[in-house]
Amino acid sequence: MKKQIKDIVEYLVKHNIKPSYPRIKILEALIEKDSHPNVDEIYNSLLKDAPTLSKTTVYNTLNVFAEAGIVKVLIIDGKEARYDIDTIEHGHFKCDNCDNITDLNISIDDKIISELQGFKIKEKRVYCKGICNKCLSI
Amino acid sequence: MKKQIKDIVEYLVKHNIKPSYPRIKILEALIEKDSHPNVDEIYNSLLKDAPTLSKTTVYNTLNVFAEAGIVKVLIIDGKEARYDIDTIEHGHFKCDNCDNITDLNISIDDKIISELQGFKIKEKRVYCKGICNKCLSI
DNA sequence: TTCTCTGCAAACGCTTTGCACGGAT
DNA sequence: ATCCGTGCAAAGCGTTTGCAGAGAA
Repeated sequence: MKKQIKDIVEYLVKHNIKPSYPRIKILEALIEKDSHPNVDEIYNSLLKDAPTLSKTTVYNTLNVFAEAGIVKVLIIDGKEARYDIDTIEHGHFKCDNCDNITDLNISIDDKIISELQGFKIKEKRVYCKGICNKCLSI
Repeated sequence: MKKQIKDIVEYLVKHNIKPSYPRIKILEALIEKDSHPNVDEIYNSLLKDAPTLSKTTVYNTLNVFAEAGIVKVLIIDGKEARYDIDTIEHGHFKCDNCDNITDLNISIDDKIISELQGFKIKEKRVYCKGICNKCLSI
């Protein structure tokens, strides 16, 4: 899933986000990891390339990305936010043991629409929790 | 949904929870409110009946209830936990404006099972966010 | 210059933990 | 006498905010 810096810059500009170095690196990190990382993982993975990077900037940047709609914030345990660059509607499975998050190809049935008549739905979320196959086989 | 104290005590005992006064009152509050209250709402609603009640006890008690499986903890925004006495699988809609949570009669399709072969599923959650009909009509 | 981004330090808010008192068994 | 529930105070932890300095336009 390696992308050219050029593409990343273009992508940011397209979404009205100024392509600063931290923003490019953070987006790059999100694209390279498909593990739905948390702030700490992103921060730590970038320290070698950007030693002066602060965690505040990671937070700020992820909030900018979320507002621009280019990342989704996953709240599963309430302990910490996880970030997903895949903004197409899908579900997640979080393993209680290894904390990994797996994508699920699932979306909420439109039958709920009938229950939510007169409501404005902005977001639909589905997730499961349990133990993943890798952890079970250990 | 008014219940006799007797029933509440019985219910607690059945789940191996000693029916202390705070526990009875907190469970009673959860049954009477169908609003999926947070800790503060529960705490404040009980202060008149239990002036010495501490928020710590509310937290402790709700954790005891959650472990016993008689309440479900809803984490939707990550800001705060909300509590649901209805432990039958169903979904939720949270209004971004009034923070009310509405029940949805929905459950995750079993087709996900095929995606999660070899996984142990402990929990399935579905929720939507947006603006509820009451807030839209104002 | 002016505006925005960065990042340190401090604040914030929800929740948990340490600990001592008191009641129940 | 022992065990457990309660509740105050303090700590914990992820996240946000205030603010000043740096950098882009």
